Amino acid sequence: MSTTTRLVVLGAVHQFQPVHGYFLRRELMTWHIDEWANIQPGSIYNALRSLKNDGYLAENGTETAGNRPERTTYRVTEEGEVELLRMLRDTLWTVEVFDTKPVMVLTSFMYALQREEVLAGLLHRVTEIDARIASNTYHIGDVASSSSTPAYVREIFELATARLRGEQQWARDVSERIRTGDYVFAGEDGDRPARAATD
Amino acid sequence: MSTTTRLVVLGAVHQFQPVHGYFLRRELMTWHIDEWANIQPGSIYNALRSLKNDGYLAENGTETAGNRPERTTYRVTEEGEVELLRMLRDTLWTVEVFDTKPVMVLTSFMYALQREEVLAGLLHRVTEIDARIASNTYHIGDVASSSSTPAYVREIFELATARLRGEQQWARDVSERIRTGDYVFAGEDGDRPARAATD
DNA sequence: CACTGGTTAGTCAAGTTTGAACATAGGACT
DNA sequence: AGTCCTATGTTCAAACTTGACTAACCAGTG
Repeated sequence: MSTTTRLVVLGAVHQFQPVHGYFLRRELMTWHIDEWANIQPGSIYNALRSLKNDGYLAENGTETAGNRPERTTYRVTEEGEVELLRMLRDTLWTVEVFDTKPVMVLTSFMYALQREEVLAGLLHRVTEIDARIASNTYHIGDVASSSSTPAYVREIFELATARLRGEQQWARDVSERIRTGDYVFAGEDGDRPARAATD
Repeated sequence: MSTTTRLVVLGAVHQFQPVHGYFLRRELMTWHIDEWANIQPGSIYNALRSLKNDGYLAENGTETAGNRPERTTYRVTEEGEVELLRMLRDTLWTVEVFDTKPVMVLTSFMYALQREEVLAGLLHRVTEIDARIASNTYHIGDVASSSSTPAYVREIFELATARLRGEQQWARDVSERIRTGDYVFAGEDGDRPARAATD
């Protein structure tokens, strides 16, 4: 399974635990997860089972709400917590030039890391993006001087550059919001992320 | 199979036809396709077979180069040409707020459409992106005033907005390049896209 | 000549994703 | 009361993706 799916499902259980599949399903759909992450409902249940088999999630029992169908709830194991932080940290400190899914994952799950690290990681991204943009200019030069690479391959790099600039601006903006206290990060007192009202 | 994989493989056969799988494999990897499109070599061969079974591609025979292994070459059928243009046109005239794969596909394959349409489509995208950004501000307002949606859902929209702005700038820039004659579009005299020198 | 490592061209089994379908219950409407 | 639609909670078969692996050939080296 893709890293994205595992990270999203593990992160979502971590935030809402103990939690059952259908709640995750609805919540993730409100985040438009199906539009950017190759995740449909079946993928969520498959990920729950796979992560459970790998020891990262554990079943927390079954329960019912009123006369509704019985549901299985999950929680993150200690191994799962370690793996979640590992994946998040890897994502935070790595800039992908062409793939936008990792940074989309950050917008929803970086709060499991500490505020100080996230700020440092975002600052690093701002710098790393500058380096990648500079690197892209050399790729573009190579395409221009190549007699074998189609000229339009330039546009892959041009678009990636334009988008990285947008992402860089977001990183600056969100850093400012985080610095001034927005959101609740690991280790901080504060309410758990609110359950959706329809739970 | 995902629309992206079908479009990429059909588009690549269209550009390089008649062409065998290994050439596509190497060519697409130089375009970093594996980094943003869930396409590894096995997916290319699976797509070739699936598109052939659907009638969009036809085997063009087998050939050998020197003592190398025998290879099967493919070409696009008339149905395939129709489908390719349909998918490309749909992609060109549709702005996705969260998914960046479609516009990445455009950078490599929009040359199968006519120059005039591509310019019109890009202009439309510039406008459509403005609308989506405006729409995103209302989503952000909703998140802020909601007592049930986690506050950080705002960041999904903020990042999408920042990235759309970058894409919008690219659309403007590439439009200018296209308007002044860069690249070769459908119906225009000009060399086929150059084969990679290692063919 | 023999060996080693790289290239060509494609295959393959396991895991993942998709787009419903399924079973049950509740609510609205006639 | 009966019917239809929606909600809950999950499963499922088919198709797709992954990350090698395979077989044959080529080039370089000792």
